[in-house]
Amino acid sequence: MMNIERIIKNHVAGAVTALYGQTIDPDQVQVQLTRSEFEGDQTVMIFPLLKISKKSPEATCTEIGDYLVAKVPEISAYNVVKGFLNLLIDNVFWVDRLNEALSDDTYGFVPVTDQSELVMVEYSSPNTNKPLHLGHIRNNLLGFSLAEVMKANGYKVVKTNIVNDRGIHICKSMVAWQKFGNGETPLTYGKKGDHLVGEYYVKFDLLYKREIAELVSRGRSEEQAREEAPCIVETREMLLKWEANDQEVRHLWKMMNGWVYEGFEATYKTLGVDFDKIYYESDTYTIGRDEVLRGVKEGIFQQESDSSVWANLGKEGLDKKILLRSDGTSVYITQDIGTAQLRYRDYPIDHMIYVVGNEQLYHFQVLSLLLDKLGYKWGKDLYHFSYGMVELPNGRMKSREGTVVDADDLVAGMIDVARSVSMELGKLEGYSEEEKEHIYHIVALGALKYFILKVDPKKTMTFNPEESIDFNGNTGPFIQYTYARIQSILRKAKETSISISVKAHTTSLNAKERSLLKIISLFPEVVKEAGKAHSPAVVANYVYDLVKEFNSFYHDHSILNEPDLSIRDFRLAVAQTVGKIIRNGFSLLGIAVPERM
RNA sequence: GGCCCGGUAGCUCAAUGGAUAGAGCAACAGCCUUCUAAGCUGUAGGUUCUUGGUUCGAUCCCAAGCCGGGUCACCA
Repeated sequence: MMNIERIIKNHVAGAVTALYGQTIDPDQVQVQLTRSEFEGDQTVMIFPLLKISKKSPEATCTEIGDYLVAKVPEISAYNVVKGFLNLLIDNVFWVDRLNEALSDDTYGFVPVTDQSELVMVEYSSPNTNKPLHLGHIRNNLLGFSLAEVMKANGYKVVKTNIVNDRGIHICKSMVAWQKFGNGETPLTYGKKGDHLVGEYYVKFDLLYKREIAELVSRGRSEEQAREEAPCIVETREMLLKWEANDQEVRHLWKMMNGWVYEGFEATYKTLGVDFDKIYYESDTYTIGRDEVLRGVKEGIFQQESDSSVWANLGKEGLDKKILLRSDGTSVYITQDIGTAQLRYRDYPIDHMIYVVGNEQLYHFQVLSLLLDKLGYKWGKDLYHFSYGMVELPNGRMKSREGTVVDADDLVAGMIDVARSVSMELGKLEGYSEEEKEHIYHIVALGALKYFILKVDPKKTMTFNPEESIDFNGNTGPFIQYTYARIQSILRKAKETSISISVKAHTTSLNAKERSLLKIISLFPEVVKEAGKAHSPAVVANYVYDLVKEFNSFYHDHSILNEPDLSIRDFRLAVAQTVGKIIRNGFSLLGIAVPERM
């Protein structure tokens, strides 16, 4: 079914031709929703057409309005305010849209077919030296949601994670564990493995600082001290051994990374995110190194006398960029080259999306150029979905200063809040403890996810740990609550054997019903817009608007107690459809909806 | 310093170049013998950082400036 905006655009273009003898592109016609303080549903901007009509705004509006009402069955009336032509759309049109939504369980989603293009979404991509924090949560939620949004737009999606499991930072934790660990394991430590390893990373940093301070006090410069501190020397040696496949180092590395993976797995599970394919930097970095060396051979990159390898991007307006260190080990971008190559070998990728913070804009600009220079046609087309940082009220989170908000702690705290709020309200009587805990989990994660996803991904956002995330107002639980109430009504309808009709009928609509139907009809466009803009926030804000309107309607009008049975059934159909859109919309955000709460 | 991003109510956030810039939180005032009050209704709260420009019309586009953040590593 063609959407109403399209219909209006086409007919206004027709009107212009018929009335003023000039053809215009229908897309030039500006149409928008009528603001609620005016009467009407859709508004046509007449101002831009005045040059063609050569008449006053009012006269032009009237002429076009008359034409539209006469020619277009969906348009039942119009009114004019200055240069705004407000059109009234016939109730039948809105009820038709409702019926489309009612009869389609995947309402708003474009089906994926064999011909669909394949999008690979890389997200999460953690380092294995410390547990996940709030910044990673934003990444994971955005990545998962973006993947769902792309699916709903008819793309095949492969979700991947590139685990940065090797490198100097991992060796730091390993060195510290050897020094101070006394054989401690997650079992003896009694906490998750990622937290254990993270603590040794912190211990390393403290040791490093001590050693630097000592060297400086003995007359070394800050820079020399940084280079010569015994622990960093040891760490560099360990990295070399690692690359040389030293058995002892590899064994330690495997063991500690194993602890971290177990920890990550648990965090991913509570967050409800997953991956179709996981790549490990330890598998891809050599491919990257080989590619860089090929680049040297082909004269794309330059090798210095100390045997470090560089790309000169001066011509592209960027700096020189190191690709291999003088000791031959690879740097961050080297593994990205290798990973990219491996991925395109594994999948017929049409679009590659990297979900990575905006602090790495430069990195991806460089990566794109390097891949292009290496001769990959997809190098230029990679898309860096760059999202903003999560900040605390007094600035950025800094792991070294202990101001990070730990992911596991945050989620556990949210679940506690959900539990206490729910117990206070006491609405879950008759549920088993297990069922209750399940709902607390759904609500807590709904609050957290919605809080993060409703914000425009591009923007830096602020999180205040002092004020825990709200459960009232513009929040996930607010929307989940509306869903639960709708399900309650539908259950009651079923119990009293009221059948929910497959097709809704009604001729007269009250104001709130009309606005609800209008919002319902928007959902497919919203999904498209979210895909085009790569923005889950578009979906979140839409669902909020829908729910707010529904609650207002729910408050003013009874559904099951409505005496007129055809109106009652119509309202049931509306409620059911709103519930479906909440569920579908929230599924795009990775948020579950509870039957009761 | 170069490049990139942002600046909207006390706070957190909305607003395809359109009409009187909207929500939530916080504050204040109301609404539960009626489908779940995690709800609904109202009051108050704004020089959309500043100054110019383009336009019938600018929070949005352009230019300059101010403020804040990011980035420019043989870290990842």
